[in-house]
Amino acid sequence: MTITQLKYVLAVAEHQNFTKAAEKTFVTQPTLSMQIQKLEEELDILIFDRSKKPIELTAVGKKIVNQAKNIVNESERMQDVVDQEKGFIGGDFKLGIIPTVMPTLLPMFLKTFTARYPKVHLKIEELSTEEIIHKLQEGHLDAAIAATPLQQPSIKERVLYYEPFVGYIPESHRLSQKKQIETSDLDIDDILLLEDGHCFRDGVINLCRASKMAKNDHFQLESGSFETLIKLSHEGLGMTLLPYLHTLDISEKQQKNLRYFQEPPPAREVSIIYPKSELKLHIIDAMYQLISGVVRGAIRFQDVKIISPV
Amino acid sequence: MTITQLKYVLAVAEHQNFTKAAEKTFVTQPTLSMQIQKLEEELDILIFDRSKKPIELTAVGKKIVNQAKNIVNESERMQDVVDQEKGFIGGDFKLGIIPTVMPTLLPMFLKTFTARYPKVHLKIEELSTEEIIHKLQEGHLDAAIAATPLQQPSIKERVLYYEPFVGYIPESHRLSQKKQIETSDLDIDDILLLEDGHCFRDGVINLCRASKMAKNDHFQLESGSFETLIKLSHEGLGMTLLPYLHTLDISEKQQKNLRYFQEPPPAREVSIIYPKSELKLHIIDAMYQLISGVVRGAIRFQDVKIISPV
DNA sequence: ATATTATGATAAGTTTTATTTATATAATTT
DNA sequence: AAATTATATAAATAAAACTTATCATAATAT
Repeated sequence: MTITQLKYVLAVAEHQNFTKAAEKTFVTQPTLSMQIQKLEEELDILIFDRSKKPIELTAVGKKIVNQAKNIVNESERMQDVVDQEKGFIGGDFKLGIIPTVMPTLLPMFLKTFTARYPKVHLKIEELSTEEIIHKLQEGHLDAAIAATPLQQPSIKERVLYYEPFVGYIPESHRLSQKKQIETSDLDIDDILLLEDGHCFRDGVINLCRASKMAKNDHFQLESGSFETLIKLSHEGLGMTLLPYLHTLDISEKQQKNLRYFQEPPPAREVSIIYPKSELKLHIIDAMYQLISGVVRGAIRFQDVKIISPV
Repeated sequence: MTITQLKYVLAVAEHQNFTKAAEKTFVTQPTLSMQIQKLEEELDILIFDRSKKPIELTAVGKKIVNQAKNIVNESERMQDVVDQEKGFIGGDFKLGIIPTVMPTLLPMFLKTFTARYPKVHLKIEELSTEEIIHKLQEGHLDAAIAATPLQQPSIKERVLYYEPFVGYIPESHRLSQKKQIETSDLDIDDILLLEDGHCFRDGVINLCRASKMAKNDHFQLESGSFETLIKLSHEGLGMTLLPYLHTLDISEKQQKNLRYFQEPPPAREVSIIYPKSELKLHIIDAMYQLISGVVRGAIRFQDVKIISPV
C-alpha cells in the first residue's frame, strides 16, 4: 500500500470514473487500473464495483476511502510541519467562518491578506460553529473564526475583537423613544431571531436570560439573514439585535433606528480558533495580526460585557 | 514521501542507529541512508543530526517523527478495516487494563482467549484510567478494561460485569462484630486507600461521599496493592474495601475478616471500552462474550448500586 | 441489427525507483 | 597508529510504476 495508490483510489471514488480520475491525477488510465488492482489484491478485497455504471464503491470500499482520506490528510500535514519550522508562510489554508461574521469581516481583511501573503492559498468556507468544531478536530480545517469562548479542550482560541450588540428598533416599537437601551429592556418574546444553528441567535438568547429569567423556548419568526430581520421588524413584528460591524453596512435611513446599549454594552467575543496541534501557526499568527489591526480601527468600545455563545 | 520512508525514519529514530534499524526493517543499511536522505531532500530539511553520536533527531526531526507515527499508524489501520469486513479475528490487539482489575480478571480469561483465537496477538498493558483514555484516543490502544461510566464522547463502553465492594475488617475494628455492613457505616477517615491515580480509590471516595458528606481530603495511609492494605489494616490502621473478585484470591484465614454489604451492595461497573471508530470490533466482541461468560460464573449478585469512578 | 462511443482491462515496453553489493570515509576506541 | 564502528557513496541489479497501444464489454445512437 502506497500513499500514491490511496490518492488514486480517492480520485476514482470522487469522479466515479477511471479516465477522468486519471486526468486529475496526471497519469494515464491504465496506471490507475493497475495500481488500484494491485491495492485490491494486497488487501484481498474489492474496493470498486465495476459492474455498476457509473462505477461504485463497494461497502468496504467506502470504509477504505474513509481511511485513505485519513492517511492522505495526515501525509499532507507533513509539509505543514516543515513549513512551520521554516517560518514559511504559504500553502493551502482552510478557514471556516460563521455566517454572522462572514459578510462583514471578510471584506475588511481579505484583499490585504492575499496581497501580503500571496503564497497562501486561502480556502474559505461558511460554516456553523458546530461544523467548525467538528472539522477542526477532523483536520478538515486549519483554523476558523467564530464566537467564543467555546470551552473545547482540543481547540485553542485567540480573541480578535469584541463586537457589541446593537438594537434595531422600528419607529412603532415600545423602545423607539429611548436614546439608549439596557439589557433589562429586552424581552425575548419580542426579539426577532436568526434561525436555529446560528450562534448569534444563541448569544441573543443568553443575553435575554441574563436580564430576565428564561421564558418559553418557542420563537415564531426566524430568518437566515439580518436584512430579513430588519424588514420583518418594520412589519411590527418586534425589534432585533445586530452585531456592531453589521450596523456599519446598513442604509442611512436604517441607521436612524439603531439604539446602542448603555456602556458597557453586551458584546460577543470573536476569535480565531485552531487545533492544539498548532499546525500552520505562522499563517494563523499573520491572520490574527492583520484582522485585529483592521478591526481596531472599526470598533472603538472600551469596555464590554461578554455574552457566551453556548 | 512514501510510507516506507516514514517507517525507516521511525526505525532509525527508535534505535538511534542506521545499522540496527536496517536489520529491524529487513533491508540493508545503505537503503536506509539513501531513502532517508531522499526524504530529507524532498522536505528540504534535516531530520537527523548525524554529527551527534549516537545519532540524534533535530528539532524538526522530532515533529516529523510524530507526524510519521500518525501516518504509519493510520496506514496500519487500513488492514483492520478490511479484517473487520471479512469478520477475520486476528492481528495485533492492544488491550489496556486498570491495575485493580488486571490480577484477578486476566487469569480468568487469558488462557481461553488465546486458545480460542490463536491468530490474535494480544499485547496487554497495565495502565491508569487516565492513560487508557488518552491512548485510546491516540490510537495506541485498540480497547481497554476499566471502571465505567467514563462519559467520554469519543469512547464506547460495553459493560462486562458489576463487581461489589467488600469490606475487609480486622478483629480490632469497631465494625468487626457486624455480620453485614451498610454504606452508612463507612467513615472515609478510617478506610485505607490505594494511592492516588487508582480509580478504585476514587470509587471508594465517591462511595463515602454518598453516605456522609465529604470529609477532609487528606489521607495518611495509602498503598499500591490490596495485599498491603490488608496487612496495614491488621496494624490497627483501619478497615479497607476490596473489589469482590479480589476476595476470591485471599487466604481462608483472611476470608473470615470479610464483611459483605447489605443488598443491594455498592459495586463498580467494569466495562470493555473502545474508540467510536470501532476498529477491531470483531475481536472486541469476541473478548466481550468470553469475559462476560466467565465472570457470570464468579459473580452472582443480582442487584447492585453502581458507584461512579469519576 | 449494426455502428459508435465510453469505459475499463490487458500486454508489452520503457522509465523510474528501490534495493543490494562493494567500497570509501569519518569518528571513536584500543 | 591500528582497529573498530558507523554512515555515506558508487555501481549494478531488481522491482516498481508508468506509458503506449490494443482489446473487451456494455451502453447508446443510427
